[in-house]
Amino acid sequence: MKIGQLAKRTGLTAHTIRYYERIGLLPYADRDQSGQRDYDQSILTWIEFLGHLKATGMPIREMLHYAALREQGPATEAGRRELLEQHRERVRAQLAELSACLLVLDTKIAGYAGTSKRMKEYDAALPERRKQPTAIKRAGSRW
Amino acid sequence: MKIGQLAKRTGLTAHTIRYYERIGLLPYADRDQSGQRDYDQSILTWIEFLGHLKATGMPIREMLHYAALREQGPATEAGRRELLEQHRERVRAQLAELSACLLVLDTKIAGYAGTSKRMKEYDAALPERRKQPTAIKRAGSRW
DNA sequence: GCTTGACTTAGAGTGCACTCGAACTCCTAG
DNA sequence: CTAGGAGTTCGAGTGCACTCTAAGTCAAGC
Repeated sequence: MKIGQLAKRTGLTAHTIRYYERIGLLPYADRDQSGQRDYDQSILTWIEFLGHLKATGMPIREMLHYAALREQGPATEAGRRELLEQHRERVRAQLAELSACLLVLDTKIAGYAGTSKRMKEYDAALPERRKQPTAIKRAGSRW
Repeated sequence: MKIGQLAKRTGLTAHTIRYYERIGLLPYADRDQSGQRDYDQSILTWIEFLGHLKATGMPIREMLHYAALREQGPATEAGRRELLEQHRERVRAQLAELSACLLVLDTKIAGYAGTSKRMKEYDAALPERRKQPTAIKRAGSRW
């Protein structure tokens, strides 16, 4: 698999894949006779896992740490487990904070419900008005 | 309340508070006779709410949008509600993704459990060894 | 009266994670 | 045989959200 193909399958750009290799997040890829990277399927699993770490807010330097342990083989398994366990705690904390913030948002939105209700009543009082008065709003949403 | 006091109470730095005012995220603060910002309690609620938006990943430019609507008074309530509703959807999506990633982490960590078990057995085979071999780990945790 | 420390401004610098540009090589299809 | 498209390297540029510096003002305590 060439880099463009891999990019398509992972959602990363070819630029990003090269960048990840450069910094050591991806192993140095085998090149074909003309020097182009040739990937096998196994890289997909690793990239997917990196995606999970990224999605949960792990900074690249910590992923590098994990990647480095991984390259050193089975002797580092305990270290890797510990790294992931620590990260898991952070993810749990994040989940808790996010849930709390979601409640705050719900409350805040409920506080605007009066406005919504008043507007609905106002709309209802007008004859034949389409719902979704929001259809036009996106244009100029950048200030 | 002076800026230093506010910084202490919000966990932001004075630098950040001035930066937020500069970009319009905080309203222009009243100054005392010597030109120093003097805040009243009400700013705390706003900063706390901004903190929730930030914690849930809202970019500053969107907070600015919300702040701008807010400054324009009650006429913008429907717009604000909608902005928050859209953001709430993103937060829900984030929560879902985070939960999924947590499962992946759990699975991965469980996969290392064998290592843990082997190490425990090894430890158990040694006479009188303290648990928590991790106590020293923090030193040098930065590579 | 002088030091200390908190404040003021404008603007420059930082760290992160990409993202892109330039100049090049190589393979394939017409 | 040549045009196009995908790849290569190296290094510079971008966007975000701060974070800090420099040079100065001001009020309180010794």
